Amino acid sequence: MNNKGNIYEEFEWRGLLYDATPELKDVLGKESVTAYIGFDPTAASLHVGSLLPIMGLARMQRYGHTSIALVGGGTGLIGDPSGKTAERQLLTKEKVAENIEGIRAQLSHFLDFEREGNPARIENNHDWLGGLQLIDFLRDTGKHFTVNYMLSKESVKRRIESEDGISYTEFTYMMLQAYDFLELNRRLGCTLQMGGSDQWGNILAGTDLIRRVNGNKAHGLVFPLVTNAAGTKFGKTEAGNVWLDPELTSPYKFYQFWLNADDRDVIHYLKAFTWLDRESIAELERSLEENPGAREAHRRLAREVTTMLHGESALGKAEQAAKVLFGGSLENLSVNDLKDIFEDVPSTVIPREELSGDGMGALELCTRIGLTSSNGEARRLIRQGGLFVNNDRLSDESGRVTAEQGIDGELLVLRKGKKSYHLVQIGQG
RNA sequence: GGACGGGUACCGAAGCGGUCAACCGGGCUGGACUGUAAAUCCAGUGUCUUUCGACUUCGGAGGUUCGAAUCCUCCCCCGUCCA
Repeated sequence: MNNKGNIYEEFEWRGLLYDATPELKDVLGKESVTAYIGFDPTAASLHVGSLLPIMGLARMQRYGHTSIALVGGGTGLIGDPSGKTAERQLLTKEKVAENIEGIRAQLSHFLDFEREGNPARIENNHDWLGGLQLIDFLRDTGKHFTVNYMLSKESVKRRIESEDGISYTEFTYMMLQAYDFLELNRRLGCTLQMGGSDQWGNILAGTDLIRRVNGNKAHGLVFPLVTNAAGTKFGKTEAGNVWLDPELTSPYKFYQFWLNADDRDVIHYLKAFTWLDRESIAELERSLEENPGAREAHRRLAREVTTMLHGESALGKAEQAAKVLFGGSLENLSVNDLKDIFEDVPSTVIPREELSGDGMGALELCTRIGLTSSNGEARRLIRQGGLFVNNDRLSDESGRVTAEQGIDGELLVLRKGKKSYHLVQIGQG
């Protein structure tokens, strides 16, 4: 069953072990356990930050353990105070239900629900929290929590000290999460909860509750917060969050996100987010050291993660697009190729007659399609040499763009700076 | 309820009757160098036109003044302290 050794050690060398309950290592070495991680349905899609816990579950499964992804249909209605400095806005029930569906679909890319012997499961805590009676809950669960205990938890303490305080609702969150663990323990024999390091307090509340209620031993393991060397928040780019949903973050952008990782972070990301083994990673590390310009490690990271989430064909497109976009010439490409490559790029249709004759002023065009937000900004851009039409720099601010410049008379590729593209389709009409 | 302090552009923070579209830092956007990296350097960062200039901004509404972000009145919000 445990044919690959102890997953605890695997987590350790991958840098995924932030903290764990003391007996966990032994337990994982001896038996196969059932583990769960909770996912918060605050948005319709998970983002790259969630990839770490998701991979955690997936790794457990590969090591022969049983993984459960819990979507917080019940707790999502309450809001977790962990890591938050202010009270959260409550989501509507409909919104939560919708978000759960989105998340469920994404999880299925990583977990194997058909796997022989230890199929993964998705549970929704609304199933047991939804019908819970307050009186019963207070007698059976609340009785096991002293307020003193809850007040001593970091997430609560911080909020107690803050000016705005913490609502009773959020204060209760910890109990509900502990109750989830208890339910999963009862129903499915789940004895391990994993999560981000901010979940440590809530997880321990769960193991404590299980011990008190039915005397079982349960464990916890938390992953470190993913950091990046630049000191900004992981998973954020200029354009905002990097989502797992291809509608929100296209495979191309997703690929680029990884490719653009800081040198100092790549190896660490390879360990955390891919399945590559020690030797492969060591090799990439060597390559990074000897020939950083080749960026083999980055490329591999982007490939691995993109394929895992979006599949081979999406990867192929992302790579092809990258080649064209950063390779230089658009010359030998047909309109159809371009449309394909620029699939995710914003695009605007401009009627042909507006571009006929001496065409449209470049300033006006940039602002019209939203590449710049004002003519002044467009002017600055051009002055500083940041505007490209079909990959040729346009440096005259009084320059004009005409239909004749269109590739096959149909398509203009505008670029702002190095990475920001916008298509203009020359429309009939 | 009382006493102070404060609300300035994306954020922080100067300015305290004209020379203020408003110092400075961060962020952000371009450029150079590179490896689609980091660091560094340069430029830019209200709108319209760019040469001058015009217009709209400094919590809100009024007022004083030739002229206000800067003074006065009222109102709203925030912080600290006393009740």
